Parts: sequence; structure tokens; C-alpha cells
Amino acid sequence: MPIVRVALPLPLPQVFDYLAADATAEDVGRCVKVPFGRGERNGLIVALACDADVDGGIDPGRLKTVLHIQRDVLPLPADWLELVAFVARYYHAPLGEVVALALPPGLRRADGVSAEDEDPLLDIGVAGTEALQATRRPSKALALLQALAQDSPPWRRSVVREREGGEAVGDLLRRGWLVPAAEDAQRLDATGSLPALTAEQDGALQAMLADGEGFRSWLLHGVTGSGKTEVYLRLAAHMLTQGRQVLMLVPEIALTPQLEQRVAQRFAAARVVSLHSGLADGARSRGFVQALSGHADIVLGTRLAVFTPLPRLGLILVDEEHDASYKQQEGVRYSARDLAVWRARQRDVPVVLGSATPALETWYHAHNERYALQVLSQRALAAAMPTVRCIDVRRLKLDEGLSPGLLAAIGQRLARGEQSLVFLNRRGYAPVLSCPSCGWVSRCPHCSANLVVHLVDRRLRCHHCGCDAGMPRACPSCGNQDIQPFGRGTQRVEARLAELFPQARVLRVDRDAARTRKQWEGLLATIAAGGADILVGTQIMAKGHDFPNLTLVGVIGADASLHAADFRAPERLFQQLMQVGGRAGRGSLPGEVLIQTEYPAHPLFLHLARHDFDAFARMELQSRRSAGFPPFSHQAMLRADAPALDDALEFLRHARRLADARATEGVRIFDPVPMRMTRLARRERAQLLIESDQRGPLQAFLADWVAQLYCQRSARELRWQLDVDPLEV
DNA sequence: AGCACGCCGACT
DNA sequence: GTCGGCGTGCTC
Repeated sequence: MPIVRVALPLPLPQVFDYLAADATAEDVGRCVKVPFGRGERNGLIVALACDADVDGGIDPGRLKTVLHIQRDVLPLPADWLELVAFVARYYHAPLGEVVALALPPGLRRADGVSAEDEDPLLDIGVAGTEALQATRRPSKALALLQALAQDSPPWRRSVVREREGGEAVGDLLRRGWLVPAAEDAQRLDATGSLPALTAEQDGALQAMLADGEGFRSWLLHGVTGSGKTEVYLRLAAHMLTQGRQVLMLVPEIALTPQLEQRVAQRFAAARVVSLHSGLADGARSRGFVQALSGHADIVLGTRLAVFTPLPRLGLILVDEEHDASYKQQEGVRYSARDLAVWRARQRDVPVVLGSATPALETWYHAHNERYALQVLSQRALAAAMPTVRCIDVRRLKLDEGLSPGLLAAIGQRLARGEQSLVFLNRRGYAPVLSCPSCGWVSRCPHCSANLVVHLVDRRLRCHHCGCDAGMPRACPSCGNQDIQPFGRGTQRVEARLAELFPQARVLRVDRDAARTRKQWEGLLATIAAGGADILVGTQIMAKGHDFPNLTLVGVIGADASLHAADFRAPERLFQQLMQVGGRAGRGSLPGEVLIQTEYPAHPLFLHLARHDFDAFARMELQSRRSAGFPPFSHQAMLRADAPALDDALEFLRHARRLADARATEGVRIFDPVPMRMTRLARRERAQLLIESDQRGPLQAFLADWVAQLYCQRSARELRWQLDVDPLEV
């Protein structure tokens, strides 16, 4: 009797074997419902097994039998199964958990209503792909497709390219049941009414097109406003005319509503699917199945979209590739950007990583000839780069953190009817409430952090665990009536600017003001309509938007991250400042960036003033090389958390002893230490760093080590997780 | 992760 | 005398 190997969504490193009387190789990649323990579970068939390799020496006759195989949906293809298997292997996560993460929840149920019921075109897509996968027997494929096409509108070219379909497709084309690729291509590629490319854009585009359809990692390094998106869209258009699918990843879809629109409008004849975690189950499953069946032409999505199955995949685009939101920060901690590159190699298609401020790892590879490089150094709309200047605040008297020079510059913009932005990466009114007489400060009861004053709703809020308390009128410790908010956040700066410029419309733009997508779109609309004169914003303002009337960006509070302990802090600060500075002067008006600092001669600011990302990258990489940090080494972090710090540390010490016993050549194991934010949401956290110059030995060591860790029985309140290629150390 | 089984303290 | 604590072990 056939045996199927099933991945189940459990935190267990193994897969489970079941008997399935009617299972065939066609069922690999299908969802199943199986008995498990005394209950039932949904899983995914990842392979067929034969009697000999049932693991654990279980008698094959005593295996349980699958309850149901979901055959109404196309099976996940082999390359998709390879992808999730790679993720499980590389991030050392159980296969079933990776599958659960990669499949839309609605699709995991093996007994539910099938996701494509509502879409007759999809039924054809599903059957058509199946039929054409078996083109060794064109007559069979043809018969099946004829039956389906009988009562349907002409089946679009999108399921397969002419040349792949062989005879069957040729015949269908003659009978008019398939739209010829050339005809469809004309509808898909609207090029001709479009803005002219700059010489640089055109050069980059031509170079990428000339490179062919095979695997290549490109870095498209284009300054803010250089028109990277237009290059993406031209590349996408080309791939669509070739009958290929395009996967486009963006950091956060909610923050880029215009991009979604732009893609949909540009490719009106193509089927564009957007995928992100905010989507309802049904919509996400539908998009996934449309991609799987080959029916979707463009998939636009956040990091989870990297798991979309795409039978006709021709190109992967990763916009703002440096963005930290490509790295999942809980559960299976994958990097969608890195997986995009892996997938492109696997499928032998090009991948384009685009950014004005590439991750230093990416920049390094591009200058090391592992990636190919295209540079856009000029802004597209003949706008100059903004002038960047530091304001030395050492001797200055500041008004709520604002220097006279910055205030004067804002005043000028007001007089000219232009917009200003004050950038301050700190939400709330003030970072802490404190009592000057007894020294009480508003501590979070659950975290090693202070409660932030939110004067708008008179609450104290923890930005880490989200807990929330009313604002006391007097000191809870000594009763002093005169308690003070110390330091400042966006709310306080907003309030002060409104006092200083009573004639101006001041608008705060941070996570609090843009909690929902609707609120965010409302803010964008207000800004675009000229309904605000002065913006006060956090890094949410730095994310790729055009504000044509914005000509001044003032940065306050940048020094805080200048001397931060994390080795990536300078990289992040530079990226953030360059991105937010890039918001200035994107229209016809020239832009200016003023940075308040006590270190006006700091090399980071000097490189920034010259818009010289490359010089900054060289400097930073030099210091990483001498310190042995990535990309000159590879890291993994074992983290543990428990109600008591000692339990977390003790687990890591034990893990370290296990590691030492298996000491592998070239793998460095550090001491367990409490994390910087030790306490988070009532749990104490510690971590243990593993480092190696080579990826190979590190991976080999981790595989062995994690297998041992799974066998450890530890205090029940203890949780641990491994983070491969951690962003924060 | 669930969910069993299994052996020791304060309650109707 | 039982109800219930969570320690330990298994799930094809």
C-alpha cells in the first residue's frame, strides 16, 4: 500500500508517515487530513515513502491511514516543496511550521470548500496547467482542454507560453481557444504612452534585458527619486510579453497604496494579485491559487508573498531591499529578500534588488561581482539632490529641541507656501514621566523600558508590550503634584510648532496618527492636497513617497543613534537619513536637509552631505571587516526567555556546554548574555551568539546542535528559538 | 503544541 | 477519602 510522508504544523522536527490506498505521485504537494494522536490534523504530503524508509523502525503495517486527500486544488509543485524544505533546513525550523507559514490558512484545510470554486476561469487554469504539465501526451492534454474550453471564454495565453505547450497549444491557437501570445502581449505592454526614460534608466533597463532570462542577481542602486519603479515596471512588462509571471516584493503594502494602483493601471490587461497578512483568508487563498494555477500575471506582496507558487515565473523584484521588514522577527525568522535570491537561482530567473540605500551585505556583493550592479545617480524629473547641512547645536539654545536656524528655515518655507518636515524618530509626547523631587520615573511593570507619555489621550504607554495606564496627576511615590514629562517625541514637537507658527497647519505623521490603512491614506491625501504646512513625522515618513511641495527636512534627535551599541546602528541611521532627506525637493522646487547634531564633523554626516552612499559603505565595511562582523562572518543567535532570567541563562549555558562538546572547526561560540531589553512582556530574555567565517561549517554545526536542543527537556516556562542571520545582535 | 498518564497536597 | 497540581512522554 502506498505510504505518504506528511508535514504537520507542529513544533516537531520530523514528518509523519501514513498509509493512503489510492495515493500516487500526483498527490505529492496536496493537503491531507490525517488522524493524529486522538484527534485529526491537516497537513501537506511532501513525499511518497516506501516501506523501507519509514523512519523510527515503525512497522509499516501499523501506520494510520489518511482520512482525506484534497484533490480539488492543484498540488503544490516540486520547486515549491524544495523552497519550503530549504527554509526548514536553513533556518532550522520544523518543515510543518514552514509549510503552515507559507500556505494561506484557508488552503491548509483539506476538507474545506475549494478556493477556486467561484472562478470558472481558474478551473480551466488548474486543469490546463495539469494537462500541459503532461505534454508528453499532447492528445490527452488537448482533449481535456477542449472539453473545458467548450463553454468558456477564450483561454488566455497566461497559462503557458506557446513553445512550452507544443502541439496541443498550437492546435488550440488555431481553433481560437487560446489567445496568441503576441496579441496578448500587446495588451499587456502598454509601453508607448509613457514617460520617457532617462539615459540612466534606459541604460539599466537595456543591460538587464540584454542579460537574458537566466539567473542573475542585480542590485539596482538608484538615488531617491531616480525612478527605480519605472525600471521595475518596464522589466515586468517585458516579462509579461514573454508569457512569464512577475513576483514583486515590497516592505509594507499598506504604506504604498500608490504602487498597487500604479501596477494595476499600468497592466490593466494582466491579472494582478496582491498578497499580504492583512488580507482576509478567502482573498489570500484566492490570490495564492491564481498564482499557483498560472493565472495571475503579477503577484505584488509583502515578505510572505515570497512563498507564492509561480509556474511561469520569469522575474523577481525586491523593492527597498534594505528594509528590515523583509526579515520575519518571530517564529520562523526568514529573510524574504535572501529567499527571493535563492528562488531566482533555483528557477533560473533574474532577481532585481532595488534601493537608494542598499543593505551593506547587498552593496558588498554588488561590488564583489557576486551580484551585477546598475546605478541611477540622477533624479528622473530634472530635480537636483537636496542640499544637506548640519546645524551644530552644541552652543545653541533649543526650543523643544528646535534650533533657531531650523525654525527660521521653516518660517521661510511657510512664507513661500512650501511644506516642511521635522523628522524625529520618537512617538508620543515625551519618552518618560518623572518626579523631580523623589526621582520616580514611569517604568513599565512588564518590560525594562519606560512608559511613554501620550498627552493626546492622557495615557502612559509601553511601546514594547503595549500596556497602557492612565496618567497620574501626582507622583505615585511621594505625592508631589509637580511631575514632569522629560524629553520629547512627535506630539510635543507638534504642539510647540503649532504655538510658534499659529498661522501654519501642523500635521503629525507617525504610527499613532496612521494606525489604519485608511488613516494613512487620509494623511497622504491631506499632504498631497496641500492641506498641511509643517509635518512632524517618524520613520514612517521615510518610506518612498513623493511629496512634491516638500522642500525642507529638519532632522532632530539623530545623535541618539550615532553611538548606539548595535553594529548595524550606523547603517540604519545613514539609510534613514538618506531616505527621509530624499523626500525633500522631488518636484520642481529645490530641497534642503538640515540635521541638528553635536557632532557636525562626524564622517557619517559628511558622507551624507555629499550624497555619497558608496563612500559611507566603504567606510562602514572597512570597520566591519576589522571587527569580523557580517558580511565578513555569518551569525546565528540562540535566544531563550523565561519568567526568571536565571532559567533563560541556565538553558543557554547548557546549550553552550553541548556546543563546546561538539566544537566545530571555524565556529565561534560566545557566552550567554542577557539581551539589551532584558525584560519584555513579563519575560526575561538572554541570548547566545554563534559566528563563523564560512556559512558551511556554521550550518553543519547548527543542524547538529538544534537536533540536540530539541531533545532537551527544559523548564516548562522556558522558550527558545534560533535566529539565523539575525538583524539585531 | 496538545493531550495523555501519573504520582503528591487541601477540600466537599 | 477525592480533585487537581504540572512533570514526563508521545504523537506516523
